[in-house]
Amino acid sequence: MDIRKLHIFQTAAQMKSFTKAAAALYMTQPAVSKAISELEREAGTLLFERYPKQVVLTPTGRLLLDKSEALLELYREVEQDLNRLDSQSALRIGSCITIANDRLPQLLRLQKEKFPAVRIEVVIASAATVMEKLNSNDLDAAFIEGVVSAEWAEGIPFSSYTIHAVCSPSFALSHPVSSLNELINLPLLMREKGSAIRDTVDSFFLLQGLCAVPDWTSTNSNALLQAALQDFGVAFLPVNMIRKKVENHSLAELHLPGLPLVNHTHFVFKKQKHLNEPLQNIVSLVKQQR
Amino acid sequence: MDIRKLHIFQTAAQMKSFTKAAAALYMTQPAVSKAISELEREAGTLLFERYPKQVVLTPTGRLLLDKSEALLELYREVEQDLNRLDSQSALRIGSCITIANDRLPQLLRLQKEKFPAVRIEVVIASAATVMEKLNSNDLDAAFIEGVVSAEWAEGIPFSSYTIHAVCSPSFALSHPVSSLNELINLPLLMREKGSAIRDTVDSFFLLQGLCAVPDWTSTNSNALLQAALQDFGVAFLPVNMIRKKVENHSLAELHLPGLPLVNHTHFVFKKQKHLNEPLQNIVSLVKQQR
DNA sequence: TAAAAATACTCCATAGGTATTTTAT
DNA sequence: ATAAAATACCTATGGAGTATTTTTA
Repeated sequence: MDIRKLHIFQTAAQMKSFTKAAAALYMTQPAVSKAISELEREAGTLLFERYPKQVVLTPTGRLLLDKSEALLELYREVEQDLNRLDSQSALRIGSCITIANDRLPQLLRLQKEKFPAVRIEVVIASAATVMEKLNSNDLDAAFIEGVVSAEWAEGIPFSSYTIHAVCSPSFALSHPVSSLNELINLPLLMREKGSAIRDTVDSFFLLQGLCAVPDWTSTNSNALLQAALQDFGVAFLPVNMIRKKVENHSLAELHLPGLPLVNHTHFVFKKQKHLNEPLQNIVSLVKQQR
Repeated sequence: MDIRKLHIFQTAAQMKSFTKAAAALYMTQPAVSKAISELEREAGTLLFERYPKQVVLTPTGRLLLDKSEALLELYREVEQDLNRLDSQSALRIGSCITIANDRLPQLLRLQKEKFPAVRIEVVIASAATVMEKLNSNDLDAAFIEGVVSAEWAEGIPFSSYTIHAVCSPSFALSHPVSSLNELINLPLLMREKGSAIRDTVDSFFLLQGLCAVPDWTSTNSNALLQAALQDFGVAFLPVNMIRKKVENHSLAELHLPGLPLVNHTHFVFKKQKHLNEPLQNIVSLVKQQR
């Protein structure tokens, strides 16, 4: 049994004639005869009764026709879909929190305009988690901040953002600093180890032979912002979180040599990952928006 | 695209390896590779990403897998059914009213015991209608009373029943008859022309050079029975309708030479009709019950 | 006798095999 | 260096064609 034979069978049933079915299928009558008799051999019973002017389904044939209808319908549907698969597929995109709060929504909106049928599942998590999921093929691609170190990964530079040392104006007045040595001894409000911002800050201090020991550690940047506003110390935060507050003087920025720091974000996927049309579009969006 | 390729594709997706899929399908790795790459050519896009230790579905591949699942499921179901079709098929059996009221229910009960899964659709109608539906293949077989004259039909003798001339006892008293000549001048209650009973009665009279002109004509024998009970005349009715009433003297039977008449019933189907197992069983039931 | 289906045969496409090469870690 | 997929090439099954025979009303 195969789809081909069922299709011939269905046509013959509709036409009530092997000869007419053959014509409808652009094939010859013997080919139809053979296909049907092979089906009958498989079924172990007659499917058509042969009369001189027409063939008529047996009860068994009627049943098989009934069962075949849905199958052939579904088959045609899948066959139709086959050359439109790309534009219907779903993408699974990862993102670190910073980018998800910043550039991601706008970029995905543009993507959705071009591929409205392509569902996009977004997983927002730490860079480490996202990279893990990327490696285990649970994600197709991801937006990551910091360096792309994994050798199996390929990164396309996306955006950059600066990391600023900020505190409340009153804290700045009471704790004036003119060097990194002084800064490092203030109470510091920092992201957790392993986060992109923390790694950047840590390696910056390390280059100066210094080691920062934070008073506060948080996986949530906004919590650090609130702590800074309440005079708890100096926080290292991305520019988009603090720009307005610095402008209206509700936060003070510490200007020291080497500050602010710069972090780069990347669009990352596995090396030799196949980029289908929708994924390629994200790549080009990344390139033109960086 | 065909079922075979989709099945190979599905297996490869499950195994995450062409080599393992080949083993599972008892074929070689190159054959799997070829089937997949042919699908990819048809789809116009990559379905798997090839890594040294495994293959992983692309977004498009995931979509195709999703769409294939239902199709393959249905296919396997139909394939399973293929060699059990006979015992699941439905029979369409016709019957004239007389047999439907008499022997049919018991016979079909026996049939249902042997083939519980074979649905039986029964069409009860006049002999002429039933024969028409048989000829146009709207019925598989039928129970018919009277002679099977159509040359395209094959009849297996089933039962016989007698046709009796009956009237109410009071009518019998007031209209004594001793010959067919006298009978034919009484008010007669008869089935419509074309019905088996009417044909039998008519040809019986014709053989005697007589022609019956009924007062009442009905397609429903029971109506004739009621009329007879109400003194309207002499009805010609099948034995099973009148036996008890004759025994308890609520009806009187007219005993004249040649009466009662005999009608034969047949199980009829088109010549060279294919008899599948369930139909054959009905044939044997008919033969052993006649 | 005429129609439609079945049969006999021939040819070619392709599914699947073996042997080997390529690829990516 | 290794394991897996891709490629090259060969074989054989079977699907479809042409020509012909059989069947049944």
